[in-house]
Amino acid sequence: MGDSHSNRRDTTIRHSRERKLDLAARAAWLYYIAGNTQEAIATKLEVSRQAAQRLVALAVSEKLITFRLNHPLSHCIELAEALRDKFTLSTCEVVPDSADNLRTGLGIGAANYLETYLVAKAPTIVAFSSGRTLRAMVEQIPSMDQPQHKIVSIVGNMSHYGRVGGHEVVIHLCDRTGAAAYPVPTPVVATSVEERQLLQTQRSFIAVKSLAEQAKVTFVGIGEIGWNAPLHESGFINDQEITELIELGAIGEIAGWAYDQQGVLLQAGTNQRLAGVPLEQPVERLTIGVAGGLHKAEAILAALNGQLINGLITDESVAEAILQING
Amino acid sequence: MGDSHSNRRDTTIRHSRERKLDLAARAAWLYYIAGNTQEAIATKLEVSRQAAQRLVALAVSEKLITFRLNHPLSHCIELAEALRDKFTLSTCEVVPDSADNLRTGLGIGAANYLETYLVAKAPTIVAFSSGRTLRAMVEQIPSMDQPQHKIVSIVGNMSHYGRVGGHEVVIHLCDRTGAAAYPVPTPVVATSVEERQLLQTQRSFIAVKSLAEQAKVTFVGIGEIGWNAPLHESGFINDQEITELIELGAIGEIAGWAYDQQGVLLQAGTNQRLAGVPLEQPVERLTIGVAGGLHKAEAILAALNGQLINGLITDESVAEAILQING
DNA sequence: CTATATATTGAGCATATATTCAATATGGTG
DNA sequence: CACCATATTGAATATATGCTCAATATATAG
Repeated sequence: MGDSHSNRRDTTIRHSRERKLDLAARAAWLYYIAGNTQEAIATKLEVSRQAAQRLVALAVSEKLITFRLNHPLSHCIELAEALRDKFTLSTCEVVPDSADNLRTGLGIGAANYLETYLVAKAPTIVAFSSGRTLRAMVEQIPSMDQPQHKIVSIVGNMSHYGRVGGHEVVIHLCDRTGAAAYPVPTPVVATSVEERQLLQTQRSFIAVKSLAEQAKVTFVGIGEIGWNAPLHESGFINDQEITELIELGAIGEIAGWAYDQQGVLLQAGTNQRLAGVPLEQPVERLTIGVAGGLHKAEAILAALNGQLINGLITDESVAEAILQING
Repeated sequence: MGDSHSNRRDTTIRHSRERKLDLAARAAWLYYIAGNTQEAIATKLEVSRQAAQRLVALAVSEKLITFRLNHPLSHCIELAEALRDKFTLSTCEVVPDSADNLRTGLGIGAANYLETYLVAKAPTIVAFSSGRTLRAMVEQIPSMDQPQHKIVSIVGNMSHYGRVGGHEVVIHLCDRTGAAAYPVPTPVVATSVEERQLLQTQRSFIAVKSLAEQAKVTFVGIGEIGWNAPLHESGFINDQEITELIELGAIGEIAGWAYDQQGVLLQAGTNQRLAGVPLEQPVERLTIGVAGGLHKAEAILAALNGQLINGLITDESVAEAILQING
């Protein structure tokens, strides 16, 4: 790169890619909207049948074409309303279960909701924790050009060893939207209380924290606590730390902050060394938990009871479980 | 019907249908959004594979699930912009060609546009002429409940013999939307100038005309004039009348009103006996022509030149043809 | 309640779509 | 320009979807 031809070459690549996406969009249009078979599309676009198939698949994976359900799934709506009432949530959405692909469905539901913020013209700050579910959500956001927004992380994205987690959310979302990224430039957990102090007085951290506090909405994942639970598995905390948290009665975590069965944030364990933006309890800003899967039901319920979140996007089975436990 | 059990039976039917649509929506969700195979859906919903297939198909045909293209088809956009500039149109949309199913693509494009009016909360009056293309558009509108709107026809819907045309638009649209229907209670063409006078002083006609004049937007089809052209084929005008129109130099018609190559409304022929709401020339209210297919290109171009329409939804090949002819 | 019309079902089969893989083309690099 | 790495192609094949039809269930009328 950097040689005298790179510009022209880049341009060619861009054009070639654009032509391809254009073709893909056309193929998808013909397939989903005009109802052609892929064979017919192949003829019209003068490509082979396989190529037509690939174009359609590309259009779907690039989200050039999207699917929208125009029908209220009565059961999901009922559950969402029941949850909204019981926990006085600002917003609640329940998506149908999908055994496998646990996160895809949730991701789409959450992405739809998130999109309403991202399409706005007015500059908007949106904050995120991290995790696989939020990552799945981001993957469902179509490409757009909205550089006026700011995407802020409320949680560090490095493990003890400086490795960046594989489920980074903020960067990917900014890729898709063209918005400005504000990751938290610290590890998730500091090695000591003192280190945390130090990290939190860094200029850059204070700037991000201040942005996060102005966020119009914050999306957080919810993790259960236990061996091989998300937080542990991704290497953000180690065996000893997870043991300590379990002994302290931790049942779930949001952005790394562990809480007990009542949803009360622990004052001990890794919570003393977490380097991210602190949570409010009870939460005042619009904070939406995105999580599903029955194994997380207890953690989600506790987060609701402890008022760590005031919005929820979850799946049918969790919604049912929570309403059953809670009467 | 009318016996003492009919209410309960109706209710049962309605519930059964709702349950079915709910299932269908769920199946479509699993299929298009969660990416399940129909086999997997069958297992989850506990129906046979074929039943799952039928549910998915039902959801598509009932428009419980819709497809949206998120990518600008550059060629279509260019054409639309060129047309908008050349004829100073308020709105112009160009949809990709689709050899067969000429009207489906157009219908979807037009329906998307129309939907933006229909989803509004504020009571809105929307006017329509008739014809197959507009009918195709209406078929693409998903069911909704928007009783605050008024749907007005600007054209009678009866042939000389009292038969109601098969491409009635207003009634079907009201079915879909729950809006109030205002059809024009006259034949398309009166048998004499005197009869037309009479019809046009009817209270009900005057009321509809007044509504049409307040419409926020009017959608009109565009017909070419000739043997077996739409107007003729549907029996609204007879062999003798079509011959006369051809001799008078008629090249196209909108809502029955014939015009010549320059787009100037004829002062003779059936135009003297048309019983519908008159057109303005040049048009002041937002009036969108919806028509495609190369055989209509000349009629569409004339309508544009004569300023009978100030919006256009057409297909790629017509757009190209018009721009070519017109320089 | 029975007869008849109508709708719904699933098996079997035809068609359409997706994947794999070896061959070939394409772009980037020294 | 020659080289390598990577992407793209189409044939073959595996899988998934859609359709037809005969059997069966369900609704309506008498």
